[in-house]
Amino acid sequence: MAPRGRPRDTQVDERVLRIAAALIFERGYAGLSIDEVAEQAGVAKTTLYRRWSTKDHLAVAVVARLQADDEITDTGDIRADLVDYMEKIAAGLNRMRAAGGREGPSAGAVGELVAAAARHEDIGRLTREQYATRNTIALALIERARVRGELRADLDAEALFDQLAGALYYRVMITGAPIDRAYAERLVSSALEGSLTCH
Amino acid sequence: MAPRGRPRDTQVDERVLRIAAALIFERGYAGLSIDEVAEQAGVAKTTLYRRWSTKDHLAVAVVARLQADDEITDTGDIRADLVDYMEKIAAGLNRMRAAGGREGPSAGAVGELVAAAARHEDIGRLTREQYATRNTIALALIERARVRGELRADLDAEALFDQLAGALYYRVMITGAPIDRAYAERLVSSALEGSLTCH
DNA sequence: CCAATTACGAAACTGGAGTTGCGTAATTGC
DNA sequence: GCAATTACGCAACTCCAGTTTCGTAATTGG
Repeated sequence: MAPRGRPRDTQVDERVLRIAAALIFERGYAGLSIDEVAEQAGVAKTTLYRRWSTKDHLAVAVVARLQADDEITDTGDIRADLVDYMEKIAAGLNRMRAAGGREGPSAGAVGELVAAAARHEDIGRLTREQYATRNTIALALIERARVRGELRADLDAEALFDQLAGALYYRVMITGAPIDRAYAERLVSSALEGSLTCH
Repeated sequence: MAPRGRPRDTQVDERVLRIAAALIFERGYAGLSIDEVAEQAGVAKTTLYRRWSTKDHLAVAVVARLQADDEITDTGDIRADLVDYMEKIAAGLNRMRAAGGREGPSAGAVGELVAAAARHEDIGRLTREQYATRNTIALALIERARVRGELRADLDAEALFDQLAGALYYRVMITGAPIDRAYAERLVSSALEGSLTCH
């Protein structure tokens, strides 16, 4: 069952990812040099490129490990559950943002990841799939709340989730503002309660 | 009042931006080569770098000209006005997205711009200022609707706008889904009407 | 043991961003 | 006219991502 030729040295992957992560956090995305990673890891550059076809692919692999597998909690209180979920997404974003290298308001590595997804078909597909999974879970949460009568029957769940998640990304990438629990609560309140005076 | 030394050739700016725009739309951000732009424009590379300190700066200058100055209309119907405004933002995003070079779902040049803002302090500051201006205008629109009683008195205008604008960016950059008038309407409806059943 | 296959290392190479140094051109202030 | 100042072109240069070539090592199947 083992593949035909010489097997890959599995220790390389772990070592490289650790070194690359250290470089990204220390000097930012631009400060990540393939040559330097290869040298510090004690492997040839070709060995790196066999595993990650571009610097973008390597960086994405590094950052992907930062994302905790956001477990979603369904307590029956949709407001609390959504705030919780938003906070988890925000934590992931803030972690990636810290990998920017630059201080001050800046998207950090988040922007580079979006650019990487735009540059490489496969990275784009991969991240879209991850987000689709997340979407599905969140939409199910919303749907359950709708079914049990907590939310409007004619709810547009997709729009609701886009609003919530989108606002987080918008803040991190465009306005550069920090996101914390207080903001997550404001966001969920605004989205749930709406803006019209028809109450 | 004229500056001291030899004046810059003002024709260069226009010519370079036109050529760079053509290259970006034809081959995408990665296909934009400084050497090629310089050659086609008939100027030296140093002349380019005197005006735009990096390729990112040049590209941002190119794309900045794509953005129409979104004039905001205040008809007194906040729902219609917001849909209108969202559609204008969406049009700008779709235009930039077209500058990606790649076909299929992809952020196109939008992702590169976000990355550029993250990479260069000055670009980040500049774009944040532009967005701040836009924010101010939109917040004023919302505020007027609130004052005349169309919107809730205890409205969180900032959160509302983040939700709307954020969802657009989220769709373009992350999910890669297209945005049209129908989506803008869904978005505004969802945000205005809220999701709770307490109506 | 042997052929096929895949991984690895080393080194040279290509291409593009950005820099540097230098000679020359255009302008202002005097 | 003359000095100071800024723009321009040209060419060589550095740096880094990514590629190519080639010799060698480890593994499977027979």
